[in-house]
Amino acid sequence: MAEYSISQLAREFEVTTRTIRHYEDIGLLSPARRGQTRVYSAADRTRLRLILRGKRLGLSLEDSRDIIDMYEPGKTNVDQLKKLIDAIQAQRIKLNQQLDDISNLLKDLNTAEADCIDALKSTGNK
Amino acid sequence: MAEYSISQLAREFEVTTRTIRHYEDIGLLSPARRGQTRVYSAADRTRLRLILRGKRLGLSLEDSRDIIDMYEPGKTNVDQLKKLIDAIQAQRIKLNQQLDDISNLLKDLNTAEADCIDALKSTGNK
DNA sequence: CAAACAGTTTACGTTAACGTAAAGGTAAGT
DNA sequence: ACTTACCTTTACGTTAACGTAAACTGTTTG
Repeated sequence: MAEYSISQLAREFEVTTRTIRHYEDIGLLSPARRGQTRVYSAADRTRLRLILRGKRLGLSLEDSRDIIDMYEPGKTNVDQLKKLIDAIQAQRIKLNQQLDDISNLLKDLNTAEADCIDALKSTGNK
Repeated sequence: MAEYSISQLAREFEVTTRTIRHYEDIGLLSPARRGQTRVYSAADRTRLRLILRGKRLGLSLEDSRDIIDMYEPGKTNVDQLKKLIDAIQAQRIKLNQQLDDISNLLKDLNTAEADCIDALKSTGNK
C-alpha cells in the first residue's frame, strides 16, 4: 500500500503544502496521521488529483466536493442517488458547453496565429 | 449599426450591470457615451461574449484580456506579435489539457451514473 | 405630476482560495 | 551539539471578481 508525505504530493502535483492543508481544512481530504504527521494513501492522492482536475476546469472547490462524492461508495440513500443523477446531468451539460467553447477558442487561436505569422512576414519583407 | 444598452446586454448574457461596469473599470470594455449613458456597439458585445466564454473556461479576466487582444488589429509591433504567438501556444496547451480533463470527467460521469442507476434498481427490488 | 424605471458615480463589503509569517516539534547527518 | 530538512498549528493578510447600498439624474407612463 502506497503512502505519501504532504511534500511528496505537493511536489508531484506542483502545489504548496499550504494548499493541501487547505483542502483538508475544508474537508476535501482527511489523511491518516502517524503521530502528528499526515500520511496520505493512494485514495487520498486520487482525491487530490480530482480536486486539481476540477480546478483546471474552472470548478470551485465546492463543485469539486460534489463530484468527488460521486466516487464514494456508501451513497445508499435513494434521494441522494437521485440528486446525484441530477448533479451528473448538470455537470454533463456544463462540460459539453465547455467543449464547445474550447473548440471555438482553438479555432480562434488558429486564426489569430495565422494572422500573426502573416503580419510578421510582411514586416520582414519590407 | 446595432446598439445596446447596458441592461440589454446584462439580460442577454445573464450577468448584472455591475459586472459589465466592472469590466469597464478594469479596461476590458470601453463603450461609447451618449451624454452620461453607455452605448455598446456590436464590437463591444463581442468582447463581452469573449470575456464570458473565458470565464466559463476558468480563465481570469487578465487571461481573457490577453486573448481578446489577439483579435484586435493594430498589433503591428514585431515583438508583440512574437509574444502573442507564444501566448497562443501556451493557451493551446492549456486547452488541450482541458479537453483531456473533460473527456476523463465525462467518462467518470457515465460510470457514476450507471452505478447510481444500478443502486436504485437493487434498492427498488428489495 | 408623481411614480416607476433605467441610467449614473462613489465607496465600502464579501467570498474563495490560498499566501505568508510566527513559533515550535522531530529526525537525520556531520 | 548543531545545522538542515522535514513536519506541525495558529492566525492574520491578500487578490480577484464582483455584491450591495447610497445618493443622484433623466425619462416615460398611468
